[in-house]
Amino acid sequence: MGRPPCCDKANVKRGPWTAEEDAKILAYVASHGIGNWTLVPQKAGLNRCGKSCRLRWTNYLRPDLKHDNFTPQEEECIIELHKTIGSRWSLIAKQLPGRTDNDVKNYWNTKLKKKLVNMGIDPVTHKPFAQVFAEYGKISGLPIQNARNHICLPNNTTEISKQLPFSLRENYSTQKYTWDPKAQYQVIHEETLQTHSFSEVSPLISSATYFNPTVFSSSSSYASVQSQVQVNFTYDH
DNA sequence: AACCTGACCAACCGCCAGCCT
DNA sequence: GAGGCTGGCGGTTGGTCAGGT
Repeated sequence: MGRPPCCDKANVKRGPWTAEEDAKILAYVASHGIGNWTLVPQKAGLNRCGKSCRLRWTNYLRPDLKHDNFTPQEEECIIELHKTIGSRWSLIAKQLPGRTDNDVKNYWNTKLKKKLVNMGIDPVTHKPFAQVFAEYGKISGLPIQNARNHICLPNNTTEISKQLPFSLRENYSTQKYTWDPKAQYQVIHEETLQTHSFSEVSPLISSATYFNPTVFSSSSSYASVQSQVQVNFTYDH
């Protein structure tokens, strides 16, 4: 047998934390330090799961956290790191003192992704949309030079849709695709590229970062297979 | 004033490697 | 060694709020 469970999930409180609950965690950590989180609810007098307590402390209560807006430097750092290692939020957050992985993830999803899309850059590959679509055409067996036209031209529906991955055909045949970079990103990326083309993108990313010292073994968001990526984290602030 | 929509973000979910009994 | 829990992680959800109609 292993350890006893940390809590009875059916009988613990969930949802937003109150100031009183926050105070209990702060008081507990101040007197006992950070240790076994499964004991925290019981010792601090909280009807919460230990995991939930740890998350509250890590993401909100830690005294070293910043609660102000991200600076342009931090923004740039996130974009660069995401370009290199993908959505490894905890690793990115470690390069940004006072920020949590949750902060970085939320900021990326709500602000930076849109910002890149508005700039005509694909936030997953960090390449211009035109290049992404050209590569998409190459991977799908379409002529590289005009892959985007193969998607947006409405009067070759039958022939073109045969060349598209199955998941795209229905949308294509209803002329969902028009040449608007943002719309193309939303439709094509979400439905197809993530499963279809990134296995071909990942070797470029791996080789570009190959000679740097920190090693991560991960399933990168760029790759469909497990890969090892080496990255050097030296950023000037 | 009421409703709708989108942005934001705290919190939860589910998975996994490592650890404990 | 097996079974099961912990802690850490990335992805997702849902509540709240502001702005628009």
